[in-house]
Amino acid sequence: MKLQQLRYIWEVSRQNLSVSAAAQHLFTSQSGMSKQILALEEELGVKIFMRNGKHLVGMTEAGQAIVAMAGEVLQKTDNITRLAAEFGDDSAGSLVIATTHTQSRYVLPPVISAFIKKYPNVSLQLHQGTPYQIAEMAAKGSADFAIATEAMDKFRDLMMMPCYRWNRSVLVPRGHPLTQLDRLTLADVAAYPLVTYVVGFTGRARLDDAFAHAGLSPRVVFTAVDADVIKTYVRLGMGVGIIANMAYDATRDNDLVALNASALFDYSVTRIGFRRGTLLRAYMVEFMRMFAGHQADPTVEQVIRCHHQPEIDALFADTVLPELDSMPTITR
Amino acid sequence: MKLQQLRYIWEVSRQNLSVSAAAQHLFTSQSGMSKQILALEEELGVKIFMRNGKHLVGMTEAGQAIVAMAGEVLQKTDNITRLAAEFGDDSAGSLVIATTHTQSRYVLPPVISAFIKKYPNVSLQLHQGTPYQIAEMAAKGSADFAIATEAMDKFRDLMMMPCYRWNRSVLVPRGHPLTQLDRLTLADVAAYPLVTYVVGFTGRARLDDAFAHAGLSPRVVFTAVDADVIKTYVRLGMGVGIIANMAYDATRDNDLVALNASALFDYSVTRIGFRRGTLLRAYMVEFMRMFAGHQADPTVEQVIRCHHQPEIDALFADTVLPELDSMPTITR
DNA sequence: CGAAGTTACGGATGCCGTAATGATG
DNA sequence: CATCATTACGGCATCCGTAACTTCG
Repeated sequence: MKLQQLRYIWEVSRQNLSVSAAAQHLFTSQSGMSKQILALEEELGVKIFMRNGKHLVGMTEAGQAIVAMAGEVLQKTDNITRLAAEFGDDSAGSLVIATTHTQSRYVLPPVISAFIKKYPNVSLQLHQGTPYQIAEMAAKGSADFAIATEAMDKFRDLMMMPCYRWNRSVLVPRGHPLTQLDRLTLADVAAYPLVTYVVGFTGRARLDDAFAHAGLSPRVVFTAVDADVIKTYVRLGMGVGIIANMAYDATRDNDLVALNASALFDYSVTRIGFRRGTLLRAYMVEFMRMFAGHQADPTVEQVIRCHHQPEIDALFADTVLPELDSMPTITR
Repeated sequence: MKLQQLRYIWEVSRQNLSVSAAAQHLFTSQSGMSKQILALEEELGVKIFMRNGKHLVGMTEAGQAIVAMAGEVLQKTDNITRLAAEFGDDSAGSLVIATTHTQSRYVLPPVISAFIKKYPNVSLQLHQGTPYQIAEMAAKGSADFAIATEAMDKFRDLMMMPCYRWNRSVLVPRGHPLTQLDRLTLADVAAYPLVTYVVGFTGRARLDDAFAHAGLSPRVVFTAVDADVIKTYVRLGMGVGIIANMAYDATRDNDLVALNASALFDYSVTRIGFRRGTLLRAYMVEFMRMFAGHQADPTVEQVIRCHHQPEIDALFADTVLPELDSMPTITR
């Protein structure tokens, strides 16, 4: 058994059972991979992949278990590399963050700015995607961190630490009738056509829940994955926007009015997630600390020692998360 | 990085930093190992071993962490092999049990007899040693199970399940004055020279505790690691024996009288331990079940899913373990 | 017929082991 | 001087990649 063989079956499994695709990703030849995979199956005495003639059409039960274990092996070997790097130069390395538009546009800038000042030798990569893709990237090890509000609980191997809670604002042009009300209600908002996030993004579920619970079914005329687009369409008069509080920029968006709607919707929680069992380098832990902000106990150190999600949840059971209600600036 | 390189540093670390010894154990040459180790250090950019000229004299901080992680990698690869074997033929394989004389002589025979009847294709190996050696073998992966009463908590990587509790008998020749007493007390026993287990074996600690707590300091004239030897010396009239209840064989030892002393000493608990993170094959789980005997919840399946000792302890917090007071016979 | 996996074969790398060297106590 | 790790070097296995082949849709 060789590490490459494990890498091969792992990648083939990741690429939907395509040896060709896997070979491209690993910069090698199909033939070589095919041969090594056969050799491994021979050595283990078990078929890993089910074949229909010469096409891979599925994985055997044994294969699923073996690939899962292979993933752990590869993760540990990666940990060894990280260990070595950490002891070599603990201020250099790379950091891959998978996150959503909302985070990278409105929440992360000050964090990242502070981070690269502290760690100039860390090369930083920001990947954008749907919450599901983000969570998957971190869970499978192609990103160090996932930062999102949604879909973070879809992968068992993703350990998540809650960081802050946030709520929504109703966004309207200046002079809009809604700005005249003393107290905003869900019914008031639902009377207008809405412009908000796509289902599956940025707490959209909580929003739908609130309306449904109130027996309202507002007309959502337009949805987008990011607040910038939503603002644009609110400016066009297409409807009333509902966006995350931190997405409202008081100066840049001063042609619009943000009516705080925290009383109307449940809070959403944004989490940072990392792959269970992964060794986090010192600068990664520091990034978590910077992003989370809450220096109080339970501290980040406790979280990274956890190996099961319930342990983390227990740590935060009695914690009131800080609320993010505007674009943050990091001072530390 | 290659698996063999990890195997090499792991074995060198296990062999007290001797490349020669490690090479012998792995049936390869010193030179090859040396070269591969250097290559690995080169690749990682970190020295793993500290050298004084050409002698390995210690491990760097990085090296310790790396070797530990290498151990996990090797364990996982071993798990892959086991997985494959399990899906190939789940009734064939090998089972290595490290245990003490007391267990292998008085407790295990019926268990093993039943086991080999159920799994005739599993080759079974019984290793004897001191409780510490036993625990180490299981913790380091050179045995599948450790079974003992002592020293099982010395290794963090050893997961232990309590199986049964037992107590002691005072062993005297027929007609001995102690047999005339209505109720045996510690003082009665302490009045005679004692023959019992060596310190560190078979619950000896509990025994000393009891006497110390009662303010007695009996004269221990002879100690041995197993009850057979103790019986021999009791027969010679050297003193009063104190042995585990299950070590008394009513028929074979009918020239001696066993006075139950359960009221005089605290109970000891015998545990079965296995290496944390190791995949247990189906027949191994079945062996645990056979040995433990207690079919009630918490079941063995729950135990092998645990990854931290406190979880197992919690499972058994409210369980009253079965008591073993004679050589057991297994019926299932 | 195109796409994908397996087999065939040549070339190069890399690993292993014997032997020699250097260093230690 | 005996032991032990490292270096030198030759033989051999293995792995890779190009190309031909086979199979499936």
